[in-house]
Amino acid sequence: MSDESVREATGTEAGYNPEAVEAKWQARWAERGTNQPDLDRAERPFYNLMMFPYPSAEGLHVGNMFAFTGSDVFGRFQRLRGHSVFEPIGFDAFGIHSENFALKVGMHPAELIPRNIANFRRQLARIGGMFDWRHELSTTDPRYYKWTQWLFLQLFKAGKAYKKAAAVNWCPTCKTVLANEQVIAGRCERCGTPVEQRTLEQWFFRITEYAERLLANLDNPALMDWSDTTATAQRNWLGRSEGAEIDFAADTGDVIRVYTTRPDTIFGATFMVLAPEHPLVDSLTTPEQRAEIDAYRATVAARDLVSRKVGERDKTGVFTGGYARNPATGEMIPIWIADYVLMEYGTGAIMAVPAHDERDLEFAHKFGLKVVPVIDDEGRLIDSRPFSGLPADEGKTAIIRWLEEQGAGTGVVRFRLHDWCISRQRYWGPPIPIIYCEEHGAVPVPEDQLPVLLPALDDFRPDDSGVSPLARHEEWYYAPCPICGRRGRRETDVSDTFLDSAWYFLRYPSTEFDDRPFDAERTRRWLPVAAYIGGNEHAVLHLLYARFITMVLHDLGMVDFDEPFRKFRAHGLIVKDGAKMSKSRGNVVVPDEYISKWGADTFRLYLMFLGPFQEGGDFRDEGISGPRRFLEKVWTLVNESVAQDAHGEIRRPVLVKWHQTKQRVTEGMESLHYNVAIAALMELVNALRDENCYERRIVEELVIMLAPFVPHFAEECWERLGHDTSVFDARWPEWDPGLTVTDQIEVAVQVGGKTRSRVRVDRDADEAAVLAVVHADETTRRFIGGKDIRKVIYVPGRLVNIVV
RNA sequence: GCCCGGGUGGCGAAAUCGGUAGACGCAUGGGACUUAAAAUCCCUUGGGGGCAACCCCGUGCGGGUUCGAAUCCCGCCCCGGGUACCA
Repeated sequence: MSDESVREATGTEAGYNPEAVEAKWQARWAERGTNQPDLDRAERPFYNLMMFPYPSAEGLHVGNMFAFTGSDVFGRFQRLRGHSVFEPIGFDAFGIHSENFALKVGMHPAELIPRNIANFRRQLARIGGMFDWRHELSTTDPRYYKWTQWLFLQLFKAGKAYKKAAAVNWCPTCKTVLANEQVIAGRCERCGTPVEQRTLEQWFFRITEYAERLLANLDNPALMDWSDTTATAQRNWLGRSEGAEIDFAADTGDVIRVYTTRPDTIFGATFMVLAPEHPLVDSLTTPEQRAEIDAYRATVAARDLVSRKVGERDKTGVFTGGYARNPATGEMIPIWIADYVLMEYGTGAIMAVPAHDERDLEFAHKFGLKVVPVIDDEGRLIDSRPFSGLPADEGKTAIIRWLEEQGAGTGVVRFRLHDWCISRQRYWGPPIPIIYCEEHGAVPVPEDQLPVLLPALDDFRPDDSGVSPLARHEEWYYAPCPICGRRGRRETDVSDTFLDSAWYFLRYPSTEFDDRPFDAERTRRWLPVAAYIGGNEHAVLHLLYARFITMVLHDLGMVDFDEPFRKFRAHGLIVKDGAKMSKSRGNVVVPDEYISKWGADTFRLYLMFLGPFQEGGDFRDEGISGPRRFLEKVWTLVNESVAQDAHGEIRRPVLVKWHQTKQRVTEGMESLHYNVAIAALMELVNALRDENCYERRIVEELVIMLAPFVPHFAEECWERLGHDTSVFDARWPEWDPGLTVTDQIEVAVQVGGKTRSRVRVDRDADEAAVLAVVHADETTRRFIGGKDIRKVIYVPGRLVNIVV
């Protein structure tokens, strides 16, 4: 195409043709390498990361587009501020999502995934993201998962990975183990089936060892500048509680250790409750109670963990016949067992304080047990001997100290967080690189033998055996022990998808290296990630695991930072016409349709305009015409500016509007209030039109400020304005604070707190001068009437309030 | 239940170190241009009252603090998300 015909196609002064403009600039970017920073020499590197998508068969949905666009806008803004921005993209393509979908449509994921990825790639390119495609990755690529397996081995060697038989959450439909995080209200997060309890040998990572550090760093703004909502969600998930372990001596001579967060209420502990599985139950049970206890334990054992956790809350339980001494009161209190006490939390035994714990109270009422209040309405301890009168929090400290002196207890800190179970008895994931040998046990596959390739299995359907389908592939299953060479068996579990995504950001800058997971020099230059934007649905899973893995690598001396994401912001959710999008409602926004109708730029601009980025917004079809009309106005402005070659005196009001706009837009970009930044740009355009101003300097800066939102459009305008380099090589405009205020300002005049009048005064008029004008003001005098002025409040530059 | 968000015109939303509520956009209604329509441009648009200058009311509800509250405090209601016998 000749230059002339391109010009013709992208639009003339008469009209703007998004399709042609967008095709032209995407081709130009690819030719020029516009989006490819020099990873080895960039002087002001800025790693702009967005959460990589799972490549579903449906393609990118509008929520993805919203998230990616918002992140891309931020990256482009940083680029205009002079950074070399690295904005990679990839695909989180392993996992149950993909596998289940493949099963459903009767295809193999190895065929399905590349197809989906191709579609995603097309969509991502179409929307105009500033992606550096040289560094695309997929977690299913052996060149990637080789290093995921390597990562497992590093944890294994460092003693951070271990195997244990554990009661795990088992989804009978997906036929796999689920992490605690994947169980929502007792149901599988994916298929909604109630989860059962099973005991299997599982691989775990010792994330609990890092709980204190994971928590502490959240409060360190030098390491982490995160959305409050996300940080809070992590704090809650970590679930730190301060309490005490206290020993109660039973009449049998057994010592029952309980965990409580409320040692201050110990004088109100009138009975004890043990989990039915508690190892001391047998010993504590008297012969008369034996039959009843055994029956109860059998009933509980027959139920799965889930129905026990989420089932009816009616309290059940049985008296053991035994008693233990409350170390504070000296009283012998009865010992019960009940299923509301869980073996996996605390010590599996509690001191029950019915007066100050709802569950204990319910239990006490049901079984007629004693209730002794030990805290009064003012929150002070009562009937607690020497501690009576103390506020509860002071009492807690004092009682812990006293228990420690008695040797009856110790203050302890506990976390709700569990170790991370990474085993999955499924097919579509990286095989865990372990070989079992009769002689040597679990032996790591030597690193030079990685990757352990996932074999091509025609039948990858999981079964009920509790063993991965990989076990059915005999050729693969038997492998020589790396130590003795005798026949061993491979680990057949694959690792959790969350392990794939726990380190992908480390891989991006180093994708071309096949001999190392991440290059030291590249990593030093580009990490930690400068800005990470993603959904809050990953606030506790992905983000916590990624932090943990980073800490482990830091402690192994492999990276020199221990928090991977300097800045994290959670984006909001997009709804359609006020309702959540869903297929059944039929209100799903298909981005492709809008993009082909309106163009990527208009679509981007609308997404960023429809609500605050961090809160989301409501997508309405009628709304998109506004941003489009706005672009048409800018188009006219640019072409007119070129035609007139307008340079000259700028009238003061326009000058002020121009500088105010630069300030407001910059602040909006920094704080991700894109909707407000766009509104400010619209105001500027309206002002320029009202004033018939086509001033080149202003129009050029307008184009630069628009560029993050509408990159193709801005490039086209920039070229028409006579530039032969990318608009993204321009610099973000500066404003003059002295020019953001008008000569004359309007001051509101209130009488008794109600705005009654407005007066115009000079910008730098002092209080006396302002008041002189106010007192001369007719309307103000009318409202004061003859009343006495008691007080005058002057807020410089804003208002005067006359109190009568 | 608990923990996070949020509640402002017909609609999406601005304004939160307390200081002129409703910027910007959509949609209305009216007008211009046109044979007509589309597009475009101009004006109107929180509710009520008044010929008018203007006045009264108004940010989920009820109180409070203040010269002044969408914004702060107390007590509620509703919506969205997360989470739950975690002792």
